[in-house]
Amino acid sequence: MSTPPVVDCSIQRTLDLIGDRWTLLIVRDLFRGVRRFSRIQEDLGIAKNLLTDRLAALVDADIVEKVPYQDRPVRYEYRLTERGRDLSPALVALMRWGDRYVSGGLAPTELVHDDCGTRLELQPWCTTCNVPVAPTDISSRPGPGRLSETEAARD
Amino acid sequence: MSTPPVVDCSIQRTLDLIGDRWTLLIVRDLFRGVRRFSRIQEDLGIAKNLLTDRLAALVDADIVEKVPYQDRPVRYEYRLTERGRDLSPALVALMRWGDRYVSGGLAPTELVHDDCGTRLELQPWCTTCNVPVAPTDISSRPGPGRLSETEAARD
DNA sequence: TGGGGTTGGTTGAAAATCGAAACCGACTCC
DNA sequence: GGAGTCGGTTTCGATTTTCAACCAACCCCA
Repeated sequence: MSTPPVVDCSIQRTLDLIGDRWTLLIVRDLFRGVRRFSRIQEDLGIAKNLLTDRLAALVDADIVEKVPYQDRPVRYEYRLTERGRDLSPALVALMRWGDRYVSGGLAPTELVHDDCGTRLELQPWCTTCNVPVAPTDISSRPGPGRLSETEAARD
Repeated sequence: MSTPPVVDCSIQRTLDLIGDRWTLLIVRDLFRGVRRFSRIQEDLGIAKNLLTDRLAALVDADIVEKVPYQDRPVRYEYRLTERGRDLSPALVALMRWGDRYVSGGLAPTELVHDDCGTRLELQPWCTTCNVPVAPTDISSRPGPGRLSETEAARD
């Protein structure tokens, strides 16, 4: 009873759900249209029991839903829910970072806006000033969901 | 010799570096100004040998640098490099997702643009059309860093 | 001089987790 | 009726993580 049951940080809460070595890769595959157990398994090279566990956890967290795609025999595929699709910005951000710093600036895949073909960057973008916001121009303050112990952090 | 040594996806390459259960939490602490070994250790509750390993890996990946903050005895603290600071969009994206879906819409901490105080959202934002881009309005295409086997994926 | 405290670790053993492979049930197609 | 596919479960050895103890270097204080 020494540690509080709920941690007061949305990053940590999120990583508690999806922050292991496989889960985000599974979500990435679902974004790419790889939706079947066996396809994901061979694409990632993940052990089948782990894939079973991770998919069950994702379904449990309502990030993924299991839908039958045929009867006789019943076979299932996995699809992102709205929550799951909303992980898109996080995946895009990780991808852009990797493009820049691990892939040497040469993106294996680039993302574009359907409507106009603009290549998507993903920086925090201030919709008031209409400029990209650098990490050093970001402040944090306690929000409405803060549990207790007011505390502001600043880099 | 059966699997290629390099994988052709910036998301996977990134997660290979920072995609374990602790690393992004360490980076988050560094963003918040928690920079000393013992402070990080007590803040996260991570085992000390693991923290040693993870910090060494981060330094090795040039995401973090170890700088002495005193002599006699020499004591070190850990600071984000530019690469490390550029993980900011990814952390912001994970945090916003957590705010919405794990913290019930009530952010424990909110991020604001220094210059104008606007609360930052983080969606892919098309700088040409000047609109937020929904996951379903994003296409992908092979980029200049693609290794081989042309292949386009679409959700 | 000597004891206690702080920081940034290392070491070793137990516990939890992972990975590889074998197996399985329901159904297909041939 | 034999082989194949799909979506798993079971088993078990290997790896990783956790927990606790220990440690070296230096400080402060008397």
